[in-house]
Amino acid sequence: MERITTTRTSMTSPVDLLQGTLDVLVLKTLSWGPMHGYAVARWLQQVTDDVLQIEEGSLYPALHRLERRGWVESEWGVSENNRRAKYYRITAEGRRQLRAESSTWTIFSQAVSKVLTTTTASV
Amino acid sequence: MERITTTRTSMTSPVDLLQGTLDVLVLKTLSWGPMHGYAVARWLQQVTDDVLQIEEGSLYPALHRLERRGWVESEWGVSENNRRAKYYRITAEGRRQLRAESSTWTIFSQAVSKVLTTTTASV
DNA sequence: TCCGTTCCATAGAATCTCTAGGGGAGAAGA
DNA sequence: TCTTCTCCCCTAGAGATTCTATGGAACGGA
Repeated sequence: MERITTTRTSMTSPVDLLQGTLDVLVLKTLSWGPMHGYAVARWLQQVTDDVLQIEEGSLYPALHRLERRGWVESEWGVSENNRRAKYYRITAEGRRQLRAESSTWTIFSQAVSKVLTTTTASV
Repeated sequence: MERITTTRTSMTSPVDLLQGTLDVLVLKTLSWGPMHGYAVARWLQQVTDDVLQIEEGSLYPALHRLERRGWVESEWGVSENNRRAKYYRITAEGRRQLRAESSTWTIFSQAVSKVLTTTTASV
């Protein structure tokens, strides 16, 4: 299957819109229960029918960032495939953050949608 | 009226989610007709009930970027308040870009919404 | 004359995601 | 056994965007 390649100057793929939303997506994923990074990426990709494809180079720094901020905690363990894996668990503060960011995203995305779907200048 | 201030490490305001969407918002605004920068900012703020507040330090670089890419053209003129103003007009290519980015945003935002509103793990 | 508003612009900081690497270790097939 | 694939982790540096902070010009009203 072919993926959309972006030429930065002429195209925009969903990937470019990810800015600022990765954290809330990861927090939401982890709200289902502890999970290792690789599983988080797969889960997001699957739930969104391949629309969201998180690169490992984005995901792991994001997880470390969330941990630094106290929104997740990690622990080494063994995966379902018998491999060494670091499991992340969302904290209470992380759940508060998730709620806050979720509602922020809703407000924001509705505002953008409103702009993009307006068909008559309402000024 | 009080504005949300962001401490970067603990809060997220709609502003932080703007990444990647400013261009399409500006293009959409200009699709209503030629407008100067200041008016673009006011229009977006008004239509979204103050949810989207575009800083001038973001707006003008964005307009210049769009012009470099051939999506808008500019021309000096005089504003409705009798002031010197640079009017921007969307180009044919800009309208193509607008359509493309609009649909991309729709796909992306629906994917994010799907993740954030899922209440049962569908794996 | 003074001040508020309108309008434009840029430099530098801060952030984020991606690209492009590197690596270890289990599993499965040749 | 050897090779290859998949799983799983990580980081440095590049690239892009938005914000903060500033500065400036000019109109109009008090």
